[in-house]
Amino acid sequence: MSQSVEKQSGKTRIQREKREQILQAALEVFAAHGFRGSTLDQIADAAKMSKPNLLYYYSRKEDIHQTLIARLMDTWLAPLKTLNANGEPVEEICAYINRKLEMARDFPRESRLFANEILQGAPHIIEMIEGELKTLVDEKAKVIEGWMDEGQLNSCDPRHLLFAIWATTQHYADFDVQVRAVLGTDKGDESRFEDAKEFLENLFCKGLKVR
Amino acid sequence: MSQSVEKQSGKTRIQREKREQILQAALEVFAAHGFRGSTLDQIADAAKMSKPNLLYYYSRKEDIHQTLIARLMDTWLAPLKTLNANGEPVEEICAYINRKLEMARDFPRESRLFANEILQGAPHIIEMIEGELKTLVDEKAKVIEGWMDEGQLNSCDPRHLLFAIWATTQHYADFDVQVRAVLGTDKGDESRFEDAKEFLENLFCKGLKVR
Amino acid sequence: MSQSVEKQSGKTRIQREKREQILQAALEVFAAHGFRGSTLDQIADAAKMSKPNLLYYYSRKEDIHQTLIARLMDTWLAPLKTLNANGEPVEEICAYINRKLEMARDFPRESRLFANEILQGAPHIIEMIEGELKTLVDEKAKVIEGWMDEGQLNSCDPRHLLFAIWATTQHYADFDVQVRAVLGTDKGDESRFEDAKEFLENLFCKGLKVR
Amino acid sequence: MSQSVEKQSGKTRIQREKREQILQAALEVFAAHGFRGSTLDQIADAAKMSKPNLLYYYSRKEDIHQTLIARLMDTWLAPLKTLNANGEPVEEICAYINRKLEMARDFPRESRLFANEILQGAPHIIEMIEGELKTLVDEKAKVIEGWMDEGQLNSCDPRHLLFAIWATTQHYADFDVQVRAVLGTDKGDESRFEDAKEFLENLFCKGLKVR
DNA sequence: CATGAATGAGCATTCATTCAT
DNA sequence: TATGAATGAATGCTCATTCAT
Repeated sequence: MSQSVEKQSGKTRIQREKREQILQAALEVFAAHGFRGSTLDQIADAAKMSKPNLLYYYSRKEDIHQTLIARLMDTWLAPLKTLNANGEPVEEICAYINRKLEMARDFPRESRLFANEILQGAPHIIEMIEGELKTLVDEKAKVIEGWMDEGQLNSCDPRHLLFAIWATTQHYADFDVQVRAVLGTDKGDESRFEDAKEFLENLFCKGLKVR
Repeated sequence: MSQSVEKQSGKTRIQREKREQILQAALEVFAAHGFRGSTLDQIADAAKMSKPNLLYYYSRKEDIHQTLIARLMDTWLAPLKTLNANGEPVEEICAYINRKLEMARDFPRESRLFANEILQGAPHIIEMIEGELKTLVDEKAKVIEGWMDEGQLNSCDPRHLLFAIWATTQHYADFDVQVRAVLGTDKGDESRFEDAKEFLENLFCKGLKVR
Repeated sequence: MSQSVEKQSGKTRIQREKREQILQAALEVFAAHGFRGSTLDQIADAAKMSKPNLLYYYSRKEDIHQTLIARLMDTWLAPLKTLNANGEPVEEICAYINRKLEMARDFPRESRLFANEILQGAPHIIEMIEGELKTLVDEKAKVIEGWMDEGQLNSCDPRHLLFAIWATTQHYADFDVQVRAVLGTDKGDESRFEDAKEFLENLFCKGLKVR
Repeated sequence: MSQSVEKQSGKTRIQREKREQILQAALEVFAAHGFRGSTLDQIADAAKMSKPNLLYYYSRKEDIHQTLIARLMDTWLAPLKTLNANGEPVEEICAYINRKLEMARDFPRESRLFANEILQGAPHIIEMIEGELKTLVDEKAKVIEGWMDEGQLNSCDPRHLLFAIWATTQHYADFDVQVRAVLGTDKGDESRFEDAKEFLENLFCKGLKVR
C-alpha cells in the first residue's frame, strides 16, 4: 500500500525528498545562527542547491522555519505524551528523563532551534505553547499529583519538576559547547551522556522515591 | 568628596551615562534577538539616540556586544566564586542555588544574552569558557568532591551537579515565556520564583544531604 | 568554429559582456575621480545597471579596481617589451615614443588610472613596479647602454631617458585639460598629437643621434 | 612698517599661524589621497587640532582646498614668469628647467596636489588655467619663438617644449614612487635629482643649441 | 578659541525575493 | 524544475558639518 502511495506521487516523492533536504540544511543553519542570523545562501549551500531553486520549494525563508518549528513541536511533545498514568511512578519519570536525554543527544539541533525560538519570545509558537503544551502539561501534572497524593512519590510542584527535567536534559544539547569545555576533551560523547544519565536518575529519582 | 570626584570627571560622567544608556538598550535588544538579529537602529531607538550618535560612543556594533559580554562574564562567575570550602556543604550549595535563582530573576536579559552566545557556539567567549570558567569549575568541583569524600554530601559527579544547577536556575530566565505560559497568568513573578526556590532546594539539597 | 566557441561559452559570454561594460564604466569613473573619490553609484550609472546588479558581477568595489589595474599593467609594459635589441637604435627608440604617444591618445583613461595610482603611492601595484617593471627596465636599460657603448647613441642615463619618455608622452593624457587649454580650442585632437609626435621625435632623436 | 602690521594684528598673527598649520597638514593629506579621498579627521590629526577647531578656521573642507590651490598657482607660475626675454636663450631655458626641478624636489606635495587637480579635470582651477596660465604661456611662447626666429635656438613648437619641461621635471615629484623603485634604493635623494638635472640639461639644451 | 556631542546625507555591501528563461 | 540575473530594502558604518558650551 505504501508502495502504491509512492507510485502515485511520482513527482511528489522527489519533491518530498528535496524538501527534506532543505529542511535538514535549514535545521543545521537555524540551530547554529538563529532565524535572523541565518541566510538563504547558507541554507542553499548546505542543501546543495541554488537559492532560486530552494525558493521554488519554500517560497519564503519564514516558511522553512515554520515548517521546522511545526514538525519540531510534535517531536518535542511526544516523550511527555507517553508518560503513562498507569505505570510505576518512579520508573515512568526515569524513563521520561532518559527519553529527553536521548533526544538531547540525538537531536541537538532541534533542541537548539527550540531554545532559540523561546529565547526570542517564542514568536512563532507561542500559541502552541499556551495551547497544546499547556494542556498536556496540565494533564500530566495531574497524573503526577495523583501519584503524590497516593504516596507513591514524594510531593513537590509537578510543573517545576517538569521544568527541571526539561532544563537539565536540554542543557546537554543547548549548552553543549560549555559542557564540553568544562568536562575537557578527554571525555567522549558516549561517556558524557552516560554520566549525565546516571547523575540525573540519581538526582530526580532518589529524591522522588518515597522511603 | 563624592562631589569633587564627580566634578573632576565632568565630561566623563556624561559619557559614562550615555554609554550605560546604550549598553542597557543593547542588552535588551541583543538578549531578545541575538547579535545578528539585532540592528543598530533597534538599539539606537531603544537608547533614544540617533544611530550616528550611538556610533560616536561605540564605533562598532561588535564593540557594544563585546562590552556587554565582558561585563557579563564577571557577573556570571561571581556566585560560584563565593562558594566557600570552609562553609557547611549543604548550606553552601543551597546558597549558591539561591544566588543563581536571584540572578535569573533580577538579570534575565543577561542570562539570555549568555544563552544566545552559547547556543551559537560561544564565538566571543569560548576562550573565557575554556580558560577562566573551566579553571573555576575544576577548583570548585574539587571542593565539592572533598565534601563528598568526607561524607558530608552524598556522592555524585560534581560537574554534572553544577550543570544541573545552572540549567534549572537559568531556565527561569531563558525559557521565561514557556514557564509563564505553562504556569498560567494567575501566578505572579514573586510566587513563581518562590515556588522555584522551594522546589530546587528540595530537589538538590534533600538529595545531597547525607542521612 | 568561432560559433562553437561562442556556443560553449553561452552564459559566460553574457557575463563577460556585462563585466566588460562594468569595467569600461569603472575605468571612466576611477580615471576621473580616483578610487576613493569614485562611488559605486557613479559606476553603476555609467554602466547602466543597478548597484546590486553591478555587485552581482564584482562583489567589491576593490575587485573592480584590481581587475582594471591588473589589466592595465599588461597594456602598460607591452610597448617597452617590444624594444628590440637587434633593431636600429634611434629607430627603436623613436618607435617606442610613438607607441607610447599613441597609447596616450587612444587610452587616456588608462593612463590617468595609472597616474592616480602612482600619485597615491601605488598601494595596489607597488609590488609589480618593484618587481616586473624594475626587471624590465633593468633589462632594457642594458640594451640602451649597449648601444651607447657601441657609439650608436649619444650617451646618457638610460633610466632617466625612459622617465623622460614616459613623462612627456603620458603628459598628453594625464594633463590633457591643461594641454587643451594652453593650446586653445582651435587645435583638434589630431593635430595636437601630430605636433607632439614631431616635437618629441625631434627632442629625443636628434639629441640621441650621433653625428 | 611690517612691524606695525604685525603689532596691529595681534590675534590675527596667531590665526595666521593656525591657518598655516592647517594648510600644511591639508597639503600633506590632499597630495597623498586626493580631495575626496582625504577626510577632515586626517587633516585635523595631522594639524594636531580637533575637527571642530579646524572648522573654526576654515568652515568647509572645500575652503581649505581652494586656499591651497590658489596659493599653489602663484608658486606654480613664478618660475615661468622669470624667464627673461633679454637673457641668453639657452641659459634662460636651462635655468627654468633647474628651477622647475628644484620645485619638484622641494615641493613634491604641491606638485602632486596640482597633478591630482588636473587629473580630475581641474574643476577648481580651470579658469585660472584658461586665463592666467594660457596668457603667460602665450607671452613666453612668443619670447621663445622670437629667439628661434633670430636663430638663437633651434626651432620647435615652444608650447610643446614647455609641456615637455613641465612633464619631465614634475615627473620626479608626481611619479616619485615609481622613480625610486626603478632606480633602486641605493640611490639617495641628492644623486637622483643631480642625475636628473644633468640628463635634462643635456636633453633640452643640447637639442636647442644651434650649432 | 576650543571641544565634546550630535546628526543628515551618503556609501559599500548584504539579503530576501522576483524575473526570465 | 532549475538557475543566472536583477533589484528594493535594509544594514553597518563614514563623514562633513552643526550645535552647545
